Amino acid sequence: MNFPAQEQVNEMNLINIESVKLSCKNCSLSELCLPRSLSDDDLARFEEIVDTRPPIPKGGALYHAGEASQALYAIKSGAFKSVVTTEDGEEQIVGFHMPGELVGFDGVESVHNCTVVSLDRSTVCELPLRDLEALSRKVEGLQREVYTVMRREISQEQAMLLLLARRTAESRLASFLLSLSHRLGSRGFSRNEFNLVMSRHDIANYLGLAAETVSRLITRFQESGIVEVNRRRVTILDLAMLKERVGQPGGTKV
Amino acid sequence: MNFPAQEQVNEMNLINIESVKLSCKNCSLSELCLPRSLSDDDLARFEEIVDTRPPIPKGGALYHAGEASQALYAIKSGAFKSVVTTEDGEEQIVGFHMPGELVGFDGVESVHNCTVVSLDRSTVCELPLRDLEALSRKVEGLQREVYTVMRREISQEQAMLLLLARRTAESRLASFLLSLSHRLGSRGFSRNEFNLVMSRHDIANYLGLAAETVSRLITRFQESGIVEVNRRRVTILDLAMLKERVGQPGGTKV
DNA sequence: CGTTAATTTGATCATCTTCAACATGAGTGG
DNA sequence: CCACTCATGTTGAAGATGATCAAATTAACG
Repeated sequence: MNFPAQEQVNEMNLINIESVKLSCKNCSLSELCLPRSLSDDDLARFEEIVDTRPPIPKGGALYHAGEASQALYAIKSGAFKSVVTTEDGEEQIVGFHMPGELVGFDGVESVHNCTVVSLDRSTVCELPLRDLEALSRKVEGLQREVYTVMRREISQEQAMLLLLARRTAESRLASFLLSLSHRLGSRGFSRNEFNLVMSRHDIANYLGLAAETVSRLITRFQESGIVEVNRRRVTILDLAMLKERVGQPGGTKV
Repeated sequence: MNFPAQEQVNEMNLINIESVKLSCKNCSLSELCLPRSLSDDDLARFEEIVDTRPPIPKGGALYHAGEASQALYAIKSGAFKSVVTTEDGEEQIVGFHMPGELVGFDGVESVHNCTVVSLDRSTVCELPLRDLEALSRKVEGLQREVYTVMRREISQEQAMLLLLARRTAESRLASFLLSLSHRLGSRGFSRNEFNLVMSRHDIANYLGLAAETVSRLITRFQESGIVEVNRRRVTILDLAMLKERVGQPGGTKV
């Protein structure tokens, strides 16, 4: 493993071999990461295949489109965006990834078609596919676990297709805020108050809108007393009303 | 949706046991389906887990959202659409599926979140997940094969997200036609002349447009001499020009 | 051959984009 | 500590793309 010089050097020198070894058992993500249902025995085997990676600075890439896909990554801290790029330089953010989530499932014929960019200083665990495959032939539940995560990913993207194809700008932003609130909440953070790790521009891109539209919507939501937004700090004041804004403006038809 | 018994009954009675037995080896889809890289020996084991299903009439469902996910399906003939439905009855088509393709990857916690509807009289092979999991612990390449298909599915949906978020109506329809041409072509059908199995309404829904818009665009494409469309019969007259319409109208910026 | 569903065409309208200007904040060096 | 600069975000006005409503055509099918 290749550690760029910088600050980690200090850490590396101070930390002894033992403490560098990962412990999935004690990891705060263990309930969210793959080895949820593994026995102690299997967990030990799982830990063996997990690699560490140097922290990824803001703006740095976990991997690039076009690179060979060789591992999955569990996000320990920070956050990422997945970006699809067309030949003519057009970019589309197809997902944001929070701590506790797995990334690396995109790709055709073992070549990534997304670039995954860190939105913050982020740390990840690397799970080499080769080892993961080998291990999941031995460990009963692991293979199913991976399928489950991939299936969820597919379903999430399908929900996003619906969002982009059918909903108004207002509904999209409301959904986005609720989704963030939910995902952070289920990971032990506050559901009502959180930081947006991504820029307005990123949000707009993700939601298929112009940045100006997002800005205007945020203002509108504030004026309605639904949320309070200060820079990137979001406070949800009226969850019920926010949920109402997800439904189309005319109210639920049928 | 309610799946009446109907016509299948006749067929079931006529077919004898022998002819029901599947042969993946001789199947015309074998190059496209899962067992691409399997040895004869492994192929035999693969055949054992494959079930037959009665043909699904037009409008019938392969499975419904909410049902337990228990199998993958290889499409032998016909075609399907995957539909996501919201609480308030809104529907979004998230994919069309052609012969040779696999479906059944959607779902959260082993519950489907799509309904897969036949657009024609369709036949499928059923691959029970339980058996598939067991077999892929024994057969080296199989597990990877499944991952590959799922990864491709994820990537395709990401491409669709870009389409819906960033492209004009014209670009969407052009992409759609090219995609159909490509998919059918790679399965041995004509790239220049094919039938649309889905209605204008379905196309529009899939592309996040109004049916009227699709109709107008088709007319416009015809007037430009790009395609000829007669009812559901499509002939691509000028592939290059069609590809041009994918790029944004103003030409490629930067 | 009539009845119904699917598609096409026309006209108007709304939402969201684009362009432009401005405000605010963070970071930097004097 | 302040002034400056660059990045980010906000606001306003005009314009465009595509939706919706309405009506006419055409195809499908019993």
